[in-house]
Amino acid sequence: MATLKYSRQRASIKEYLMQTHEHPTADTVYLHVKKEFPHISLGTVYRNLNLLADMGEAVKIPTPDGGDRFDGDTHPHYHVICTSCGGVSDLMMDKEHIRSINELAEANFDGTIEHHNTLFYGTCAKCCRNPH
Amino acid sequence: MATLKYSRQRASIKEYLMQTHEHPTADTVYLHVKKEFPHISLGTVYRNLNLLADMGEAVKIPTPDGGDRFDGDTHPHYHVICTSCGGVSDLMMDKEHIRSINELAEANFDGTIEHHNTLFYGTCAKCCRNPH
DNA sequence: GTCTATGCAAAGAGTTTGCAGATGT
DNA sequence: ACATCTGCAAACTCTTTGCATAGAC
Repeated sequence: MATLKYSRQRASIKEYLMQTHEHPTADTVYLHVKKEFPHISLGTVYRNLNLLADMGEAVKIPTPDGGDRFDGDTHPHYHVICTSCGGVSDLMMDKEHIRSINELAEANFDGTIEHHNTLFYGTCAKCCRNPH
Repeated sequence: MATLKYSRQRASIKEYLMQTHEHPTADTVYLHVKKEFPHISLGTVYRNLNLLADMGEAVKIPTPDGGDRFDGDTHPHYHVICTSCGGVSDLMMDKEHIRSINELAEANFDGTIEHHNTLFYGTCAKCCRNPH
């Protein structure tokens, strides 16, 4: 097994992910980290985002349109795509509620359910207040 | 507004989608319809799959890994990806249960929830019976 | 006849990968 | 020293698009 070695680039990517709530795409991460490492390459960003996701230190959010997004918050929670502004918001839910959805599904399925991945669509708080 | 015109290719694609339960990828649809129309192009398949999805006569299922899948069953239901064989199974649920998930989400969200898209992961009936 | 759909091939977006050299342990 | 990581560029996958022609109405 390959041993993981420290790298400034990965540390910077992880720090940005943990600090922001923007749910950035790989390209957004690239543009941000580029400020600190002007010569960093997009390939390195992808490699590290996938590494972090595999290690469970970040979450990859697959979205139907365009690129996946990444989240440094690994606490299980949902995401809402605003149909008005396109932004991604967090939706926190109790463990029990999340589990109850799996149980509801398993009751309707001939097989077993382990987990699920949901993307909600709606209107975020900001767009509710300022409808355009 | 452009008027929709009949085409044998689209009819064949739709018929295949309605008849199969395989949740095929665009490429699988292409390979199948190719038997009837050897000169059909992948571009035509994509154009028609998107047309059918836009008209509500088929459903596009975005999956995290690789290509999207298509379903001729437009009745609202969920899908389960088998973590053992990778296949996609249907998971039918009552309208009320589907709505209750939206309500549960909205109770935990500062904004409004319109709908959601869930992909469940688990073990399908076949793989439960024949663990390898 | 007119407008849409097709086939083809090229382009596009997003992501991965091979390699030589830099960096961490 | 040795293995891993980086930057760069090329390759790859999936999907869309421009254009001339074929087909529907």
